[in-house]
Amino acid sequence: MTELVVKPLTPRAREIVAAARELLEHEGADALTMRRLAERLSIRAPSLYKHLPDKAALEAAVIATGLEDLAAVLEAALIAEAEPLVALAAAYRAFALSHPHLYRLMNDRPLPRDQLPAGLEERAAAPLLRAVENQTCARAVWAFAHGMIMLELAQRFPQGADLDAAWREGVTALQARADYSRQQSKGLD
Amino acid sequence: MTELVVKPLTPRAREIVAAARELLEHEGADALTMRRLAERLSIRAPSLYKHLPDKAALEAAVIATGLEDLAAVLEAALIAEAEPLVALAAAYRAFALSHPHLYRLMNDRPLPRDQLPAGLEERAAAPLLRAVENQTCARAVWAFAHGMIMLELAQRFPQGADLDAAWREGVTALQARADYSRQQSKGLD
DNA sequence: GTCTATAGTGGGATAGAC
DNA sequence: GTCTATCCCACTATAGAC
Repeated sequence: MTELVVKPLTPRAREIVAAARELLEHEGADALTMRRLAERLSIRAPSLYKHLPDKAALEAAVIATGLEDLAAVLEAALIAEAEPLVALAAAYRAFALSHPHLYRLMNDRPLPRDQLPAGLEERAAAPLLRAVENQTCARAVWAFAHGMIMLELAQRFPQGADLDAAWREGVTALQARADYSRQQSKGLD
Repeated sequence: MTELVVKPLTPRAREIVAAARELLEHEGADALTMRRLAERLSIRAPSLYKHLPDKAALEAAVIATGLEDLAAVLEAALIAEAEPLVALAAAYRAFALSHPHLYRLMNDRPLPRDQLPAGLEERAAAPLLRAVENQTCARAVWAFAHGMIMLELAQRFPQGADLDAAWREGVTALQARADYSRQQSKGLD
């Protein structure tokens, strides 16, 4: 019954994960192979398996570091801001665009929830929930932000499109809805 | 100067592209290999290269069929609808969820624009532009829809999350903004 | 239009010695 | 903790015969 869901990494494993994240961020997802990673660490690929069970565990550990960083960035954005949603959107966007390959790894497949520290996913989601106080609104805002980022990273917007304007448009629209639904629920108290 | 940008496919090539799309849709992007495709057609992989120059051309042709279908679906959704944006969102979502692997292939990388029929991308975008009459709004709506779909396909929403509600929230919010900006620009006429 | 043969590259992973 | 040796897999693509 009492099951250790997430095994802590050894110090050496943490070094390997850090190198994996660097490799991913600098050279993209295709470059994140056990061979390339070993090369970066100046060891042989098979040695990696003494520290991490397989590639999935490596990716999960990289994702975990990304979620920690994202959570920290969003928490910081929320401190003493007059317009929390605007600040959150800017911080989320900045994080994604500074770490495009990491962002994709974190978000374009199911989270390896059973290999993540307990509560981490919730911690990353919490700032947005605090800002809009409504799960449904929060999901809509997240989807908008995620869509803007993915379309920008995939170069699907036309050359020269004013993406700042599109962000303002979406955030403004959803902010207004969030304010409205906040008022609605106050009326029920 | 007069350059044929897109070479028309031979009938046999079209059969191959149709088979490729079926393979993609039924078994996912990883299954779309020249070998698997040949196997499905009961020929050998090298034979494919007599009909299509390489895998990139095959993918571009599959993407083109997807864009044609999407454009048709969106055009149909716009006919005689009291709430065009609501209808468009529903049609876009239905298309994406009925063809998840195709949708990803179409949207998570840069479009191979030089291998697509002229005007096709614009044709797929036109219905939304007609519905909101404002490029910036249109981009925000597209991003919202794309984000909802990608997060749903990646199973990033919690089990049991009310996604219909999130769609309504986003579409309502952006509809209101679009109406507002339509009024603003009418004032300037 | 299809074939066989094959080149060239790359991937994840294991066994067992040191 | 690292190594060598190795397995087995898969992929795109080309050459040249039929």
